[in-house]
Amino acid sequence: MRKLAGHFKDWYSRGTTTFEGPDALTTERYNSRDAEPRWQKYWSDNHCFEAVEDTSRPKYYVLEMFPYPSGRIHMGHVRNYAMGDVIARFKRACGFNVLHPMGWDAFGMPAENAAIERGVHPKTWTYENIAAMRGQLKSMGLSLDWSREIATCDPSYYRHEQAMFIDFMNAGLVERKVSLVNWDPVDQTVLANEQVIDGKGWRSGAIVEKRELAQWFLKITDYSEDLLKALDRLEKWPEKVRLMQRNWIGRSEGMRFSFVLEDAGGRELPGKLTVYTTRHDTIFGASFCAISVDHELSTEYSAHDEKLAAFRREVSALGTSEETIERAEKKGHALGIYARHPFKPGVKLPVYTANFVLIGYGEGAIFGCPAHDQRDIEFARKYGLPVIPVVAPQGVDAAAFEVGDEAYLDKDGSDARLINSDFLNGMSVADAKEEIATRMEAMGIGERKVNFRLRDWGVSRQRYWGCPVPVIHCPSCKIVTVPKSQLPVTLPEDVTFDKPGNPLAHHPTWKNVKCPQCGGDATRETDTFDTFIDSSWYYARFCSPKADVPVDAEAARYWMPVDQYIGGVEHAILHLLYSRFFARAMGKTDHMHWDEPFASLFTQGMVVHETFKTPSGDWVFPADAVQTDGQWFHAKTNEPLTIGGIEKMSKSKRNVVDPESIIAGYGADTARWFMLSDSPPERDIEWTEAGAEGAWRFTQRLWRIVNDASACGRDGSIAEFGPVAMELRRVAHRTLAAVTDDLSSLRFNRAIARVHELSNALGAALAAGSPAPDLSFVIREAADILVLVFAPMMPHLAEECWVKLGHRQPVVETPWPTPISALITDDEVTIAVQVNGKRRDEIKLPKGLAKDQVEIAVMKLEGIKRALEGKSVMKFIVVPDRIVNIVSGG
RNA sequence: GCGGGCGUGGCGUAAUGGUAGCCGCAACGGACUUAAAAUCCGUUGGGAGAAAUCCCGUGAGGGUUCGAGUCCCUCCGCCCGCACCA
Repeated sequence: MRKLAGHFKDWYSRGTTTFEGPDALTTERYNSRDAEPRWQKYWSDNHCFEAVEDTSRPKYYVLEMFPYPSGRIHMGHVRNYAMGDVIARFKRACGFNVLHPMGWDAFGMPAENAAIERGVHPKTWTYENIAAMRGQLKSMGLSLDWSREIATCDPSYYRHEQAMFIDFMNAGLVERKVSLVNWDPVDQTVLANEQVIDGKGWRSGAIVEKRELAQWFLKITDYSEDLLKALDRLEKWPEKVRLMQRNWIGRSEGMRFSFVLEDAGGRELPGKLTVYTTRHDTIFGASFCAISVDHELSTEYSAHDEKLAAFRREVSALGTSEETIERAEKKGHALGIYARHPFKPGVKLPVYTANFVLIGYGEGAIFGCPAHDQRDIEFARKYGLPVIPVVAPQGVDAAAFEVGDEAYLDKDGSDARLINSDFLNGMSVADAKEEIATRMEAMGIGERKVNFRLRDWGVSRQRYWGCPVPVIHCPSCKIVTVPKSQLPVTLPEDVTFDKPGNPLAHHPTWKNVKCPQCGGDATRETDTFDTFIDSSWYYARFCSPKADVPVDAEAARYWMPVDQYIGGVEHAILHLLYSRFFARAMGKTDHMHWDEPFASLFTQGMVVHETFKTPSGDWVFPADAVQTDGQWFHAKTNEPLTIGGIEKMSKSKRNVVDPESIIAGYGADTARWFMLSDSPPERDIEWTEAGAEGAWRFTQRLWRIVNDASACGRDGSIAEFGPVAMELRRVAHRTLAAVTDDLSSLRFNRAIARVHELSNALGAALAAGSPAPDLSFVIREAADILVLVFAPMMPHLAEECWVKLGHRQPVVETPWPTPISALITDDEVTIAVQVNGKRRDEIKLPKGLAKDQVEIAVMKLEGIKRALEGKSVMKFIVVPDRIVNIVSGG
């Protein structure tokens, strides 16, 4: 029987045994439980990682996305922080003045959920979690500057957020407007999208309603163009993230224009219907108009149309999530009014309220051209509306061209031409757009308009555990900001969660205040900020975490921008976009002058794990899964288990592995090593017990190799190295060069493969026994290199090894070595020789040999002669020092 | 639905458009041991062959190229984001 987690107890009981071989060479096992706390204390006592501004040295700011204090760290954190730590330690060794801070994204809903479910105060819950997680992170041996630790729920942090919000208000970056929220009518509370499940509130089960609420917005759309354009400059960001942000901002060039409306009898109605489109070229294919259920016309008509009102209720029960809205079947309800086609006299388009038209985009109204839009055609087929193709590939017969259930979308650069479109016939899409725009502008019914998909950032949350909005509502003075001298507006602590809704809204002494302007009775704003605000500037606060302004200018000038930012792809859009905006807003209000906070971004993959299920479908913790004869069983109930998919570690699927027990058992170095090995960092990594054990065995192997090497002499007077010694030297220096390169480009998995290679070469040299003085010297040199190159990944083991090798300074104070260039270059290269693209032989040649010389040598090869037998050489391709390809025929 | 990504041996993976499979895991064989563990050495994509060697092979199909895992198109599968989760 093999038990998954927990069996490292075995090794620990073995951990103190010594090996007493006949040759009296005794090596104690490396004991991480002893070494790791010891070195952590050393680093801490000597303030090794506390950053101090020093303009005489180049700085390097490495930051991992700070964690939400959920209570325990998970493997995703281990992976994230291990990566950041490798970079921090590597850059440090390379001579940079490194800033590597840590903090807590400490406001948010889970704290309130804990309060509701278990009666713990959110503050107590949060700070206890922080304490627990701080301890766990410290046990990882991260080179963090803990003296700069911040928590966003601390008034010393959020007071600056409040001050900046007031400055943003004064700078015109804040707006108060009405927007839609998910309302739970039973719990009397606003729900997050994730709390709406199948249109129902997660706790109450009540049908969710959409409700209009006055909310605070930050005007991120003021920067739409700039946020888009500046993406081009972010060359060290992954292209996919830049693309996602581009699409999110969604700049489009189109037209806004108005239809004249008429009733069923053909009588013109007052008011016009304004739509936005990017496909004005398809106007002759229009067969209906559709407006959002939240459009003012929908509201107006539903007053005396009960069916329409019912339809709107149905749609609003879907909630506010764009995903659910767009996934829903396309449905609509005819208003009974019509839009007059601007170019087709007498043609009228029925106006529908439709569930797929979004109020937040464009005008909340569209014209539908089913032939060339997938959503429109689904709608048209459902309601029997005409489908008129108006764009077709060039040369296609207009009369015969038909569109089925799939819209015809002309691709960029296609040669599509307009058909069935009167004066547009024969034009390209671009020309047709131009023509329509010109005509509509001349007719005075519309204008060209650049539109963005990006919406303003709604920052109001009707919740307790967040930063209070520093505003007071006064019946006479209206909205008054809290004077800066009275900041911070702190959260009251005497709150309970037994009543539905926001505790701030029914806290009389906190809520009721005097107006700072007129002194009359007034009330505090009871909304708190979106926690994305907290995380939109924490990177800047780390520069001067104790300053009495949000950001100390001098410190920011030195440390900003973040040179390397690391976190999950799930933040590719919102957090990163909000941070980019916030930096600009802070620039406008003179708090910081650095528009792009993250010079280089790396998005790491998730940690995934096998899942286990019982016959009744319950998820089982991997720790409870036991394998006997290839079949898995539950350790306690003995039920047979089936292996589910390999999925992101999550509590609900119970496929979590607790880092604390892994670190306690195998040690932090092993956990770090495994998280960095095998998978490339941007890809998902699967946690496997076998892999962790492999990593653990490798730490022991390194320890053994270093111990054996430390017994070798280090005679510095070697005049000449023999071939065996030279070969090991080459391997060592090549490894050093390769690891330097791999770490610089964050390819940790490759660096680890190279460390394995060097340890294999060293192991082989040591296994041969009694090395001659030249080899002995090289073994010591190679061992030093080995330790220094794995040090960023396994810092505790490295320190321990370094002492063993007789060094007096710790690794942490030892500079990164430089490879000897003569040892990493070769004067001979092995070249593959292909015939018609297939490898037939290979040849060793001096580097840089001329093409005709290569040809002569290659034609003598047996394999080539054989392959070319009876054939003529048509072409001879030589890629210098890489490959030869002979094209033959006949 | 829209947007983005990924897909290579039994498994995790490596490979500036240039010898597909470095390195690791697992498995198997061997050494050491009374034995086991640990450790060390070796083998390991599929097929044919005594061997030399040959054929096939990077999710499927097509294309560009002297040459494609890599670039382009279509399809399939899986994953991430979608504005109040963080």
